Amino acid sequence: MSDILIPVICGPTASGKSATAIALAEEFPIEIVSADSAQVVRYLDIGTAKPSRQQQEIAPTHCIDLIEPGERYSAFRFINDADTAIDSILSRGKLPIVVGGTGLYIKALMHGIVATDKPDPAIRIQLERDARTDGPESLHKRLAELDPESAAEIHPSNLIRVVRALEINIATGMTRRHLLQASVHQKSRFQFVARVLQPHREMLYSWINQRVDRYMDEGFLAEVQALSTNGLAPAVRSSAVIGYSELLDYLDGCATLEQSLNTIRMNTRRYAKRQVTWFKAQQDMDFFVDKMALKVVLLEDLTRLKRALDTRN
RNA sequence: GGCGCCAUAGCCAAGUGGUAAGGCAGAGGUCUGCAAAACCUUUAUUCCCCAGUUCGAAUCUGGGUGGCGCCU
Repeated sequence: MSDILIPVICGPTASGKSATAIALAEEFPIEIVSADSAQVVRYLDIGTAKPSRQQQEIAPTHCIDLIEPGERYSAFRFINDADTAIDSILSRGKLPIVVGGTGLYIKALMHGIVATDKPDPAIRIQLERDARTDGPESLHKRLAELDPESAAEIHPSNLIRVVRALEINIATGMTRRHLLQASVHQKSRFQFVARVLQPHREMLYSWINQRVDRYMDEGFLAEVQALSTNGLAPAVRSSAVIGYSELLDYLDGCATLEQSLNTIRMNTRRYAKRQVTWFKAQQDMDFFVDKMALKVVLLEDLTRLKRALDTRN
């Protein structure tokens, strides 16, 4: 089983990951496993660059449309969903390839993620309520007593992290470090090779700007309008996917269209920057500036994968 | 042509004689169950130019340049 390595295409948004994957479909019967925290949300199609129907025919995509707007998802769930999808793809004799820009999901898939035994949503809800009444600093003080090491590592303003560390402590009685060392990890059953598509910054930014215009041509505004009409605006906003709140602001009359589009471009550029920072820090990934070079390597990856699967059967 | 107002970072701006606030944008970074999220760090040897006054000038004076407004 160890010679079975599933290729992963990652990299910042608008870098051309999907196009690269689709191009592979000419040579191999591939199916895509999306590693994208926004494509997981139903009805958010254009703004998350979800695969079109034609694309789906060329290369069926999994791990999209899994939750309703406003619902929570997690890297933990992603591992199971991705494994299920990969199983299904392999069982049909197709080649799976993971494509996405959500770094944490990819890392979790490749290396596992801490698993607390009994996830209890009530704990988190209570902690978030405490934060609202007593202020975020009070939670950090609590953390400093229960788990001084984590408290030192996590900035008091970073409420999400403080809450998670406390949650671990309350649910398991262990510190974060303890849990990591106890290796109570949720892990994928598969192994992966990661390739990062990372074009030059200037190029990437210009693609991002162009893509926003393309979204508009594809009917992004109508999509957002329909969501709003169906009463989904608050849920969509809480999904915190770039583009949707900005256009809702325009529809609410809080911004001009030009302002909204500029904000979308800006937020997308910032997102891409964070992604670049994330992938740069990963140890076990190969970087490619251009699509063609990446494609060559991926074709080798798929050839190897196919051979491994054939000999196994 | 005359009169008045203004000129500080990519943008908005505070500072009116004591050694350049702040915000936005930008850049760098953190990250093991919310990650398209959340959070952190950082940005003017210099205030349009020249000369002067002063121990000391973004701040005062004179001249120049550019912009805006009003009048003719």
